[in-house]
Amino acid sequence: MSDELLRALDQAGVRLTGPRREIAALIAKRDGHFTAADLIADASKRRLGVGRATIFRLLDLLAEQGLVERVDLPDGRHAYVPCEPSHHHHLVCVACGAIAEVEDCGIDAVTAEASRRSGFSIESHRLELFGRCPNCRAAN
Amino acid sequence: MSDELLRALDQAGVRLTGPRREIAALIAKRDGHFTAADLIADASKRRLGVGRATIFRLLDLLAEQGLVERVDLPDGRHAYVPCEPSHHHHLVCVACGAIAEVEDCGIDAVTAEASRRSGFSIESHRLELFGRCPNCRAAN
DNA sequence: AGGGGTAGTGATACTCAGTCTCACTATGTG
DNA sequence: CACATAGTGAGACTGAGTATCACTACCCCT
Repeated sequence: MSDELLRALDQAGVRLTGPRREIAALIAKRDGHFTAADLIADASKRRLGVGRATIFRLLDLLAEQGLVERVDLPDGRHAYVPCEPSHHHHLVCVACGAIAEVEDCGIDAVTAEASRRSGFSIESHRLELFGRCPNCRAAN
Repeated sequence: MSDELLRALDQAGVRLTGPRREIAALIAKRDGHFTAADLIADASKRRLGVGRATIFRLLDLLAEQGLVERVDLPDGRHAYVPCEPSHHHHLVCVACGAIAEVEDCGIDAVTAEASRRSGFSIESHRLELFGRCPNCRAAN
């Protein structure tokens, strides 16, 4: 639901404007990942008078709050996924675009090992997993 | 050395042209990651008459051969790193841009665990680690 | 409840990475 | 050494994202 996004925005101390409510509703209505272009298309299809810039601005804002995360698809395109604001990683279905979140599954051990071998101190990481969701596996 | 890149290109059955030799030399001369824009700037600085398109084409080609890999920096920019054509991951120094490669360090266990929890079948993954290299740690 | 400072907005122009096209060139095979 | 064809440079094009700026509407304060 978009209520959740709106509540979080309110919490963040920004204004709850009309355009933001509309875009939040569009995001809530999608499941799986979407691109900025998808939202722009949605908005123009429904004749909401919402500008491109506003959509990018809201995505930035949501990303800052951790409510949405940028994901780089295997083909290099950028997409966004709505998500919980805790640290986690995403599983992306390459067939239908569905998203699952996974909490830590032992990645810390991996970073520790990499750090030990290389001498780097590791500050952050990015892990994205691509595969097929249960539905698409069954469908195939 | 650029010889290595050229040899690999030869192996791949493509022509060893003048522009390719020049771009390979530019890549070899850099250490750490670089962007397409960096190479384009290098090329134009030296007045090599090498077109933008040719640089992108060679990068694609090298990426196909696994001699270079696309990395997404934390700020969302795309960069390339020269590397061995085996599966591995990159450590990127956020201070100086140095790159280290790490072979499998237990990531398979992580993907297996994620797969078990989510029901996804996992086909590929992308792991990038960001931190500080030993030199930059010492320098700070 | 209503006024006003200011965050937010839409239009539009712009930038920048990357792609496409096409006439031309140079590679390396036979 | 000729020639088929892979490769090339120039430049037009695309599409994502950013910058600017005058205008709007949110919501805080009283």
